[in-house]
Parts: sequence; C-alpha cells; structure tokens
Amino acid sequence: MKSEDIKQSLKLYIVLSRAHKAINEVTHQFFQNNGLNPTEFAVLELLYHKGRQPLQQIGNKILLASGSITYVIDKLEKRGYLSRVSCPSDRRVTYAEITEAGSTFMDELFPKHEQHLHELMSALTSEEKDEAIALLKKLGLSIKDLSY
Amino acid sequence: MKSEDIKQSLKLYIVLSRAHKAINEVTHQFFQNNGLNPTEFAVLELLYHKGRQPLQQIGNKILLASGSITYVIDKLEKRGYLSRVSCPSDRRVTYAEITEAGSTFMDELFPKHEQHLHELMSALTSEEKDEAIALLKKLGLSIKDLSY
DNA sequence: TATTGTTATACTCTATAACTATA
DNA sequence: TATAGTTATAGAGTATAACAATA
Repeated sequence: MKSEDIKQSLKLYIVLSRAHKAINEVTHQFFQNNGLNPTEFAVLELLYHKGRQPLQQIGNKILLASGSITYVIDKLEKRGYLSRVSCPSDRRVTYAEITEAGSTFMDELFPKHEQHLHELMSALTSEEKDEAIALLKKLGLSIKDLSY
Repeated sequence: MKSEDIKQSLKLYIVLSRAHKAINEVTHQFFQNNGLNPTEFAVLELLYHKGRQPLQQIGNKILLASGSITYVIDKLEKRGYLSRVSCPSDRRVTYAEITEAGSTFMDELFPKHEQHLHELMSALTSEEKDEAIALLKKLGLSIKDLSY
C-alpha cells in the first residue's frame, strides 16, 4: 500500500536523523572541549589528511562563502594551527597549510575522535556495520545523483 | 584487526553523515521555499500532530531555551500559523496552538514533505528500508543509552 | 575581464540574565 | 521560593557586496 510505503520512508528518515543527531551531540561536544566548532574541525581535518589547500577550494569542499572562509582561517591561524602560504605561480592564490602545532594537535585529536565514533557504534556487529554502510552508501549516492 | 574495525566505524559515520546531509539539503530547501526554517517546521509539526503545548514543553522537545522559544513562537504567531492560549488553571502557563490557517498550511505541506522523503529514498527497496530502519534504530537507541 | 582573497556589514539563530506574574 | 514566559542583550556563524591585487 502506497501510504504504508510513505510511512516507512518517513520512519527511516526519523531513525536516520536520530542516530545522526545522537552521534553528533557527542562529537560536537568533543570538538568544543578542544576549542573547535565542527567547521573548524572539518577544515583542520582536510588540511591534516589532504595537505595544503587554496582557500577557495576549502570553501568549495566545506561549502562556505569566501568571506566566511577568511573568518574561519583567521581563527585557526591565530591559534597557530595553520598558516597562510602564498602561491608563487599565481599570486592571487593563498594556501592554508597545517602547522607543526596543528599536526601535533590532530595527531592527538583525530585518533580520539575515531575511537569515540567506534565506541558509539559498538552496538552493531561488524557485519551489521557493513550492511549499514552498504545501505547508506546506496541511499546517499542515489540522492546525490538526483541532484535536486 | 582493531584498526580495521575503527576504520569501519569511521566509514559508517561518513556514509551516515553524507546520507543525512543529502536528505536535509533537500528538505531544508523545501522548508525555506515555504518560508520556514527547520526549527519552525519542527514546532509547527509538533503542534499539528500532538496538539497544543505549553511553551516550555515545546522548548524541551525542540531543545531550545525559553528566550529562544518566545522568539520562534512570535514569528509563527505573526504569520498566523499559531496562537497563544492562556492556561486557565495555571496562569503562568501559555499554550501554543496551531490555527486554522496553520493547519491548512500543514495539510498542504506535510504530505509533500513525506512524499519528498519517499522519493529521496526510492533507491532502496522496502526490504532494504526495513533493514536500515532496524540497524539505525539499534544504533541510535544504544547511543542514547550511553547518555554521554 | 575574470578570479582570489579581504573587508565591511548585516542577518539569523541561539543563549543568558534580569525581570514580571503567577504559584 | 520556584516556575513560566518575556525582554533585552550579546555572540557565533554565515552570507553578501564592494574592493584590491593579480591573472
């Protein structure tokens, strides 16, 4: 029955939202305890794992307007976690690059973050996680493809 | 291997976040097209489905401080979607109650919202959705129980 | 002309604290 | 005293637009 199918989709949305919210409450608290908001963590993690990035590309990946990127990068730079590096070949471009201090910080932070996530998900077996990954991947990709 | 297990949990977190984000981009856009932000939709939906509520209880359910509730309720009241109703038995209490106009609005909006969600999830079969629901429910509840 | 990043500005949402009125 | 809601205020985070430097 159509109406039942719709209720099922709504139900899936609700449990997905609740699970996501429950996880994020914990991770956001963890970020905050370490002086970061989620956006700042995202930027730092990007630089930590993917290396220096032009500010504009950071904006694209984190989905932030150029003026807002300046604001976020300023804050992280003031704390010494990253530095601005001019691009020699195109002097309009500025890279953000994680510093030694930023790297050390993330060496500490990121494994803890992973560990927290792991603990939060300990109710599922490894097989169940694989199932969930497959289902959510399929779901997420299909929505991206719809590209509303 | 422990490290592989942690990577698996991280992977689950990433696909969960992406799926959630993809869905929410669509629903939030839909809300915005209808002049609402997610908080306002949540309040309206609560009143629509659960009936009149004391302002404080709305705050508890939506997780919003009392001053912020006043702000949100003010906006929805100005647009005519709800009205404040004094509690006769305890004159400190004010209920928010959805109006005729608000109800009509939601009669239109909510089914569309459900339909959108349903379409967004059409990549999964009904069986897959049931699996996903079971897994995410288990995950979400277990995290709530951890109550960090 | 187009693009990168910065500056200046404004807006939305939320929180906090002081307050009023009830209980 | 304690509670419900309001008011006033402040802050974080984001967006927008105008701008300077460079391509």
